[in-house]
Amino acid sequence: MLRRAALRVTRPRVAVLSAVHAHPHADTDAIIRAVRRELPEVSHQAVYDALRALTEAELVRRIQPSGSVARYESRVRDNHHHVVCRACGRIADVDCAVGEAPCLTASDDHGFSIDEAEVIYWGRCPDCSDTGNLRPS
Amino acid sequence: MLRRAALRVTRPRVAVLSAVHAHPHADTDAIIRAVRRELPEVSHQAVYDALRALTEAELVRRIQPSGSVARYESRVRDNHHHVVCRACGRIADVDCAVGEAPCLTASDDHGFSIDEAEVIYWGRCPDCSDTGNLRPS
DNA sequence: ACCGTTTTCTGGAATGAGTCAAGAAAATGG
DNA sequence: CCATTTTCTTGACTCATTCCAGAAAACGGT
Repeated sequence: MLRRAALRVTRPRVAVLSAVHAHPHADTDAIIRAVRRELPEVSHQAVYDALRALTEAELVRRIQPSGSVARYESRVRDNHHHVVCRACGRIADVDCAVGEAPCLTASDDHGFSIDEAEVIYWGRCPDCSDTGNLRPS
Repeated sequence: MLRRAALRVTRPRVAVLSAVHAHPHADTDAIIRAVRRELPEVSHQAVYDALRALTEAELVRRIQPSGSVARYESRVRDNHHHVVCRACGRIADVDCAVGEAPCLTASDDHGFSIDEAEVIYWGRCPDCSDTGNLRPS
């Protein structure tokens, strides 16, 4: 994967890439901890650098719902969206509702050339609905 | 407005509310500077507190595109979305493309009870398209 | 208008995700 | 295996936002 993206293959990058595959929607700190289970000596900077390189190469996708730190996932180039729980922050994937790349149509684009439409659905996850957990809001 | 929302009416809150009305999509720092033009002595904490109170009362709306600090706007409860320029960060409003509250339908909601669909269109604004400005990405 | 209660504001310190920078280490191409 | 280029380590640093304690201001009732 890395080679195909013209990225040098290093231990930290391999470990970061598989950590993202293993833990979808994990934040940077969780990824650092996961990576260190295999490579105890990696610096946090190496992980930040790897995540940036992988994101720019579009091998991983970075998402950051309001009020959250950056999170990463391996599903990429497939135009999917996310549901986020207002109470516990849990994130789940949602396939685009209307087909191919439909949301890419704004009513008035103000002259912008748009290349992506990102959708975040906000609500409560089943657990927080059931338990009446109201935290954050 | 404040009274109708059951909020105490204080000078800082009034100033913050009108600053948000005067400068749509301004970040907290810009709001602090705008407020201090009228009330030079307000603490930044007062502005943060006011913005939170106003956001919770739904008198202003907080938005935070990935990689940006928090921004505030006064258009509220009208289900509109945003276009963000990848190069310069400029933000413009976009009315919802499909009518009433249509985007509120996810293909599979994973049992979440969804109350809002937030859409961010990413692209380049007219200026950055013309000048070839490629910064950030 | 005044008082007591409650909320908000001031001032300053603290937190924490993320970035910067310099030199050491590792990866690639020949 | 060597030279070149990129990446990693270490540690300092930035900056938005939050926390805290005491002072000040707003509201409800008399």
